[in-house]
Amino acid sequence: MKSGITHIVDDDDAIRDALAWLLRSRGLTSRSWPSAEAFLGEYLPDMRGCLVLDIRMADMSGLELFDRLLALGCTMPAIFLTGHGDVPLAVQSLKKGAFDFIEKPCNDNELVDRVIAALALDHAQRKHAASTQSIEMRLRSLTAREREVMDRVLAGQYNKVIAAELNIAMRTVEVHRAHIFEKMDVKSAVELAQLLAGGQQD
Amino acid sequence: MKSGITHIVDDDDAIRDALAWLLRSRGLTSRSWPSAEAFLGEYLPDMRGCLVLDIRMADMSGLELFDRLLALGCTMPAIFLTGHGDVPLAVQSLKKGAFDFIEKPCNDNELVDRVIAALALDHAQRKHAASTQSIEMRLRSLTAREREVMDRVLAGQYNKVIAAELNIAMRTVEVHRAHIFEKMDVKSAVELAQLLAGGQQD
DNA sequence: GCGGCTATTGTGGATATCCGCAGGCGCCCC
DNA sequence: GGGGCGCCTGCGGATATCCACAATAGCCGC
Repeated sequence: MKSGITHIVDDDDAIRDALAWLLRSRGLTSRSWPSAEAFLGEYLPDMRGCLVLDIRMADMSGLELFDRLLALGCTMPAIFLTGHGDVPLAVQSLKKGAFDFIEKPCNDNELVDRVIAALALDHAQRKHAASTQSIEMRLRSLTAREREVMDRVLAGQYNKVIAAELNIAMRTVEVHRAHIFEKMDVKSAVELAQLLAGGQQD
Repeated sequence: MKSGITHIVDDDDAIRDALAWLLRSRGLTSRSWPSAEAFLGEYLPDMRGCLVLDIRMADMSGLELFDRLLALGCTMPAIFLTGHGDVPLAVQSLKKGAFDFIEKPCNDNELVDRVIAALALDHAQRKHAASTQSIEMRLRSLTAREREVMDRVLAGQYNKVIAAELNIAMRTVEVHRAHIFEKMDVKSAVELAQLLAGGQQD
């Protein structure tokens, strides 16, 4: 439930059912689609969990589906299943960011392990993304002027210097500075620097 | 020259020579070893460039060689060459951090391109590592007491609070603080925070 | 037009930081 | 035993930051 859903995309009914059954037997929730198009049609950015994609499908290869999902901003880890060992394809997939690339037939336990690991990765990624987004939200709540001041505060400039650069009174800079700290939910310039350097750039 | 050397490890004389010739014809410097052991015997941590490893070798697989090099702290990007398409091996290699995994016979241009890309990556990695190491150097030059103070400065504590916690006078904290800034080559706590958060943790 | 938001400025005081000047104590090495 | 180094401390002044109180002005939407 909380750990996310395993999204299975495979045009072979038997394999879909077998995978769904396997995952269900291990307490994992899954949902299946018979084609890449079917999945793309119902894909939503707030889906969470992982993907299990067949490489060889009628309408679109699993890799192409993955490409399209990436373009849509999907960050779910993808496990590719392939029937015929194609090394270049495996290499290509992994270099594009696939979580794993497994040859069929594969060991049930191994597959389940990989799915669990993928679900865990998704969970961790989302947790990390959440804090990053929280920071960006706060940054967006700053006014243009506040951002100008913040840049200079982060550059270690004194309020006096900032005031001179922006041609405003020092007092104004102090007010902006206080607003920035309040909005960014930090209590010092040091914390602000750590928040932005540790998370992302502005 | 500056871009580093391509280290070729393959137990097939003909392939080694062919690779060396190919690289040389494109202006790239290479050095060859006939076995994993031979390379390990002469490996030095300050080698720079990239690796081209045959997966299938008599004494040790290219992957195992890569493992050992990783254990030795080697960060050179590795390109694996394989004759027989083994998907699990390719997957394993890439997940361990291989730069690429190419099937033989392969296109000359493609291989050279990958080698050039690997050399570029190594160069970029080293540049980044250099700044990280510079930071660590400076951190190590701090005395134990200075580190204690620095931790608290980074936590945004006032000198007064730091002094109370360490049971020393505020003036002493100020002195330590000044020494820290001097040694870390920054001029404010903000810069210090950015330096450490942007580079690495302490 | 009133209210809300943003940007601006001023006064003045409480706190903090930054630094030079001066000095003491303990440890280790030559 | 002198000299270097790390650690500690005090004094005093120049600067900065933090903040409450108080106010003016433009823009925008209801």
